Amino acid sequence: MSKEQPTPTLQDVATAAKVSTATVSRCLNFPDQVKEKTRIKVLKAIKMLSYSPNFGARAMASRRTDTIGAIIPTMGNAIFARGLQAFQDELHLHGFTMLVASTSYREDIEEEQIRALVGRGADALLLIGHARSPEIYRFLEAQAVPALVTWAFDTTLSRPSIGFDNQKAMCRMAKKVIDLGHRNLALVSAETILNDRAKARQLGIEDAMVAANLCAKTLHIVKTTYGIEEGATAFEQVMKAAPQTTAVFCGNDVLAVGALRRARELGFKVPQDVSIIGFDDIELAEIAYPALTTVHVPHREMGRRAGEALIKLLNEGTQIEAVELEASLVFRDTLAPARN
Amino acid sequence: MSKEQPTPTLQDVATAAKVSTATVSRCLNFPDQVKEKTRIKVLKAIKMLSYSPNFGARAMASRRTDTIGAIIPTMGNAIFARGLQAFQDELHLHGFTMLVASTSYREDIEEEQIRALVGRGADALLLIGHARSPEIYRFLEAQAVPALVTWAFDTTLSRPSIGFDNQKAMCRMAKKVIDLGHRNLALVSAETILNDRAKARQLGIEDAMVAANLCAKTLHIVKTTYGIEEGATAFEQVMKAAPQTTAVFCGNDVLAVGALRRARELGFKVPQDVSIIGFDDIELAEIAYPALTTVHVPHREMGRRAGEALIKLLNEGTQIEAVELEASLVFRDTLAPARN
DNA sequence: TAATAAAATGCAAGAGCTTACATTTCTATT
DNA sequence: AATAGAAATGTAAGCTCTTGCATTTTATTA
Repeated sequence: MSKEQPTPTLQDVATAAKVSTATVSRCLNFPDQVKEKTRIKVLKAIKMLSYSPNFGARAMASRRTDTIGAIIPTMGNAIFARGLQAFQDELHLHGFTMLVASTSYREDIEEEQIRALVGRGADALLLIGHARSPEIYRFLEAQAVPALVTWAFDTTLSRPSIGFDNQKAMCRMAKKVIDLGHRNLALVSAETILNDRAKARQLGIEDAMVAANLCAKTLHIVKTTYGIEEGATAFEQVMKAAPQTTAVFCGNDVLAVGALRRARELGFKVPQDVSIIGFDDIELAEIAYPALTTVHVPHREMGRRAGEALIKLLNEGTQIEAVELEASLVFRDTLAPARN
Repeated sequence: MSKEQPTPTLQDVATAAKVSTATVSRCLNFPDQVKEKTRIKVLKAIKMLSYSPNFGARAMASRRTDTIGAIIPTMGNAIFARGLQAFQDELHLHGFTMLVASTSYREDIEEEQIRALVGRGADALLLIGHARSPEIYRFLEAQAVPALVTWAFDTTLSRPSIGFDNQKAMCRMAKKVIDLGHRNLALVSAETILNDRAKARQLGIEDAMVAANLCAKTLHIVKTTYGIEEGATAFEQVMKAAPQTTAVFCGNDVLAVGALRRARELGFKVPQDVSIIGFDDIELAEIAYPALTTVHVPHREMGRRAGEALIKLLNEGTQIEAVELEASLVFRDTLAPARN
């Protein structure tokens, strides 16, 4: 409309309020260091101009952002939603902001996102799982950005994690399944190369098999990407290739729900003909029909603790210590004794 | 470990590569303006130092960020996930980055988030629905940050939107429901004061009732917040207060799924005893049992178009023009003729 | 009321990058 | 081999804030 109006700056506010930029700055950051009369004057000028501080400039000058980045594989389903929400809540409580980015389970995108968030000034990062190239860890170190791994727990690694032991949890579930007489097991899993959680879950099943004197090699594995439709397709493949299967483990609930649906469509009775087991215990698991037997992940607790630890590190320099949380088994309606 | 190592800067890279900072900068932003030999040298230095540009500084110097902010009510469920993913994909295609923030459906938080994203240098904003205080729109104008409204469509407002007409869509659905003989209708809705989509959906039902010579006042409305459990509770309230109800509309699929579950728990047969209708058509709707009849929202198309429009505006100055997309009706298994 | 301490404010130097403009180094032409 | 023009690089100003230190104002006390 009229002439190009540049967005207002601190200087503009200072001029309007007839004070120095320093005072305006203090007004924003340390309100009680400035006299009430001045403060009111300044605040009025700010409102009048619709001024908003430039985050980049502030970050540069003060060398901290009170921002923590979270990089998750996907926002497309609810797998990480609850945990992230809890993380975010915890940060918000302490005046920190969360920045999220998702990777579509791709390593190259994850690297890109890590760089982006660090470049944006994230004071720390929340990462899912341990598996990533050493180069990235080196980068994080060079940038002096602390990173906390969650959704996994592994003391054999030096990097601290706050999460649960995927392998152990899945092993416990698999033992139960085997106890119910299942001998022909299958697993619908995500690609395990870059996904240590998926890998651990697979190992968990194999551990249980070995413990029960079953040959781990007989676990029929189908790899796919996470998605309901993908789960459905994979289930069909399993039953075609290994029709004697009586229990199908799924890498997560999303896959399991897909498998469940396809099972029904193909005329299998669940759990009478075939049992289906999920992982994560997201809302979907309870909504599914029949309700899904799955491994419950302590989403909220995990998110909260992760936030807490990172904030303590940033504010007080307290080193993060690893915390192992318990994943529990939730038996609903998709698991039953093997048909003989 | 050793002495405090400051994070590497452009200057450090320049020194290491024995060139000026300008050359390094160009190397990063306009690679073909610099000779190959130099470029290799610089790239090597960058890698060696694990350098990463400081986004804030870059934004400040170049006065653009190639970042677009998206502010959605919630990340806690899948309602906005698909649309957002499509939006993000479109941005990524053109070298833009998306920043997301969520508001928990609260106006004060939304304002905070808008300010935060603008402060972070978002070149433009994606907003859900029209309803927000004029002050915010004034702020956006003062900051010269264009904003596009989606998830709604309303030509009576000057602000352009790319979305669908919630009222019209719900009205079409309600007409079908009434055609099936339903006369005692109920609606489980979110608070409509700050949620123009929820409001529009309610009006849509009322329009249909009026068109069928029913008194709009007889629509039994229960307000709640979005959530499965909340939907369940609300359903129970509806049936307690208005037991003659034969069709329950829900403000979205999440509520509907909750209603559905509670209906079953209370011994209602769906759809024989009572029909339940959702809105949005997220994955949950198909997974629910019985599968949910709902209004399908063109999530992906909407997200893609919104991204496209914003990028065109930013890159070429092309004004955004409003686009109305069609929401379609999806008849699955929770709607049947009214029991007489 | 003068002197002193404390509180409030101002001044100015960066923080790490981009970019207009100036300068140097090539390439091609005669 | 000299030289115009293009390509590559360098110089330095400026983007918007914060903050240590200097200065001014206000409050307190004798």
